[in-house]
Amino acid sequence: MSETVKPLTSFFIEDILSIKEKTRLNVRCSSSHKSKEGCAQWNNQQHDQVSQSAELCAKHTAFGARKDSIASSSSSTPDAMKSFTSAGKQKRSRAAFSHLQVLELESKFNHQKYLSAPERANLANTLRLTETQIKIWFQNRRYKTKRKQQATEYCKDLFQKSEGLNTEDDLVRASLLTTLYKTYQFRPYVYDFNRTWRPTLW
DNA sequence: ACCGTCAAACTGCATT
DNA sequence: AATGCAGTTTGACGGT
Repeated sequence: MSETVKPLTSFFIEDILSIKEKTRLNVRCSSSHKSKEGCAQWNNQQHDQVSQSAELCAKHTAFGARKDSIASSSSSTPDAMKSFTSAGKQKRSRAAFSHLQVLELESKFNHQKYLSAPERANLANTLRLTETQIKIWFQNRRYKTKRKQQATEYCKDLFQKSEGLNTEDDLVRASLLTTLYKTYQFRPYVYDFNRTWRPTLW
């Protein structure tokens, strides 16, 4: 998605009052986990972080958003991320980081693109996420930045080339391709000027 | 209900 | 072994 943070409008009264915090902490480790930094780590951190989290939550309730408080997400740790299908098969789940967690991550990322192990541990502790989640987030974030940059450069290049285009059809195609590059997430293939599908080479 | 988009988590391989 | 990157999978969510 874009770098900008969407304004959030919905919220629960419980979030404002932080009433649900205690309940949430109790259900975290109910399911099995595959991460090395799973439930045990969560249990160790939990006690020390309750007061810190409450403070952070209180600081940010002005946002009024349901996702704003740290750890307000129902499944922001891997422990809570495995549910089961009706067949009893383990189903992958996907955590939605809170607005505040993302803000903190983005802020850190703006200062440094890579974290050392202690820095990662510290940030994980602060945001009440696992170190793996922090690591993966930074990995994905770097990749996203790179893709964006490549798309921008490609569009710039296209624009320069389009100055040499003559027909209206060429210009329309160039414009469409530019839009495609801006919006398509993975760009495994592009429909190039020769109208053939081909793998992209970056 | 369906579809498209976003992003967390995963996989596979390379590097240190 | 830990971490990186590149690419893929998949669940949540918003728009229609």
